[in-house]
Amino acid sequence: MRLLLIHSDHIEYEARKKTKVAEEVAVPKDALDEALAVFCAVESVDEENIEDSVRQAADEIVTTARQLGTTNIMIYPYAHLSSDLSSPEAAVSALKGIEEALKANGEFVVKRAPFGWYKAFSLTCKGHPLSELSRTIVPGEGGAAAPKKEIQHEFFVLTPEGERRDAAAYAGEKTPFAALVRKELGYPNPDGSEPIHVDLMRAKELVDYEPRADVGNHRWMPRGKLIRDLLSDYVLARVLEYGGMPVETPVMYDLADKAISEHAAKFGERQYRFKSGNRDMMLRFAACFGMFSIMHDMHISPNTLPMKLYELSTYSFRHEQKGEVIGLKRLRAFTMPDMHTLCRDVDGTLTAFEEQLAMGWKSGEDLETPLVGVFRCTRDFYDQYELWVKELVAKSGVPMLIEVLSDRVHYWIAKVDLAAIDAQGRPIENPTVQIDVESSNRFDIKYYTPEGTEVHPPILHCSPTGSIERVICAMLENTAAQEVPSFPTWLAPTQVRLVPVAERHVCFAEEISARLNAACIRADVDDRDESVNKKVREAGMDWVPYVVVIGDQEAETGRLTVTIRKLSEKKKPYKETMSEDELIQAVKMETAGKPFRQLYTPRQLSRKPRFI
RNA sequence: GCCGCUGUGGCUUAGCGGUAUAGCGGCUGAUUCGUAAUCAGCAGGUCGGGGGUUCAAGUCCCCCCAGCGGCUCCA
Repeated sequence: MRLLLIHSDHIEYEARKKTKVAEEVAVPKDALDEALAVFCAVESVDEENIEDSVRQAADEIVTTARQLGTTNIMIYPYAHLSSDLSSPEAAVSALKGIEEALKANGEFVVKRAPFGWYKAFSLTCKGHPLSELSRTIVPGEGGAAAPKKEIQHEFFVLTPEGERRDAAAYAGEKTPFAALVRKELGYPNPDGSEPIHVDLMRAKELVDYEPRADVGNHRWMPRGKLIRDLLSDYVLARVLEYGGMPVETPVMYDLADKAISEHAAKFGERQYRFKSGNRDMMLRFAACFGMFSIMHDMHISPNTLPMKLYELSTYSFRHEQKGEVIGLKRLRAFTMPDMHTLCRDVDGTLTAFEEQLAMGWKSGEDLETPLVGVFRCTRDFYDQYELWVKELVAKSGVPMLIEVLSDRVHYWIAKVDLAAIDAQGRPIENPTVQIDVESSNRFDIKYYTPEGTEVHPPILHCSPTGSIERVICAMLENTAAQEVPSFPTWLAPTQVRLVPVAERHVCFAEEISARLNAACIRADVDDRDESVNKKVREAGMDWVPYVVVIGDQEAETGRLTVTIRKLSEKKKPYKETMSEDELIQAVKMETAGKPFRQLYTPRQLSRKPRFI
């Protein structure tokens, strides 16, 4: 919305002729002295949230009027302030909204010139410094948010044994769960230091900030890209085992689509917006839209339910406030594994919820990022399904924080969030499962019962691991607690580093690395003209899980002395002598059942460029 | 977005009114080495960007950008 505010001695208008969009009920002629004239153009962007634009505009006008010490306000529709106007209906509703809001305030005399007429007007401007002001208003930005419905939150803890405990009783403990409870209950976190992963993500040549992009859009270097891809492979494997069907959908959507704009506006989250030609577009904040659109267009038989669609949402875009964006924890562009399950009925939904929560817990184990959980639902849901919730906690085998909301505010009626805890005791929310009771209606996703009744069933949203970036964040944060930090071997960018003692050993080392590579192990050779000491040191700094020095001894006997990082202590490397086959077996055992990809960096370290 | 702190070669950093310090890294040469830094030489900086104060500005002031902490927020 565009506003032009003019402090005038006198303003008067007279409606002369109707346009096609003229307001019928109107005051055809009027005038006001000592008035603030408010010329106003309602824009297409205002239609996303008319109420908010009206609120902001009214606030702005009240502030200005008070500053000027005037109590007379004339609202005057003036389309020429913008080249991107809203629909006439929206404009009239906004103008009336502003008029009512100002009248409701009680301190002003408010008049409004009619919309959609050719009008003659005359205006004098006082000409002092504040007498001419212009304002641009965008819904959802600036000012205090419109008052939300008062929601009561009740927190308590359920134990696997089914006991209900006071949440505050857990807050004092030194466990990861206690950290989650403190955060949810709003306790302050005294440790305000920089998260360790921010340094590590760059120092280990994984990810970096990209100053040429927007805030929170990162660049990935080969080692980080490899870890990302392996984690993506991991989620895909779990989803396929579970019966999910991978799809891929667009990253941008047209806001003129009612379902899209409703969904987007309802959650009021900051979005990336842009124009494509004359279409207002948004970047997706998850893969929901694309999959819902597929479901909408499908012929759905209840016999094929539950139906699970999966997409690795590369990327999901959320225009988070700048001050909230940090490292790998909170981004504006991130990669979210996103599965949607179209269920048949409530029973099917609850069953699938359990299965998917189990996937979330399992990912915590598989990825070595210990998780803690909070289950959230509405009061209605809890009253009806209390036994099921207790069973869910029992199956999880750990105490869970329960949050009961007095009313439904989002599209979900129940959800579970699993979180890792960072080195400062702050939760990193990751896997999630949610029961969505709105989207099948909004996107008209339906099936027919044998009796011919139309059913808009519940849809589960599930991210089995949470965002890939946050998984890496959690792993890096975990290393703070490790005496000898490392990645799980299946994710290590280099799994075996061969360190030739002298140049004459390089060839032998390369033969070994070739055989290891052929056995699907990421092995590289430090063929640089450096001392053994230095090469071993740098292998350590690269967190390489298996380091093998190759010299005359090895060439003669074929036996390898392997330094195993996992079994080493600080300044006390653990070494074991083994054959090449035994080394292969050791790595294979450790990485069994996990995805594999070849090295993303040159096998010869002398050929590897430095990124940082 | 708000409040606060920070911003010096690729990295880590010294300097805090008189046109810039070192180490690592890079390059070149020597060295061919047995489990966490071999030695020497060389190159590399519009001190985050813009404006201002001053004879003189990484150094003081203002604006902007970015990073971090806190707040707010987080489908």
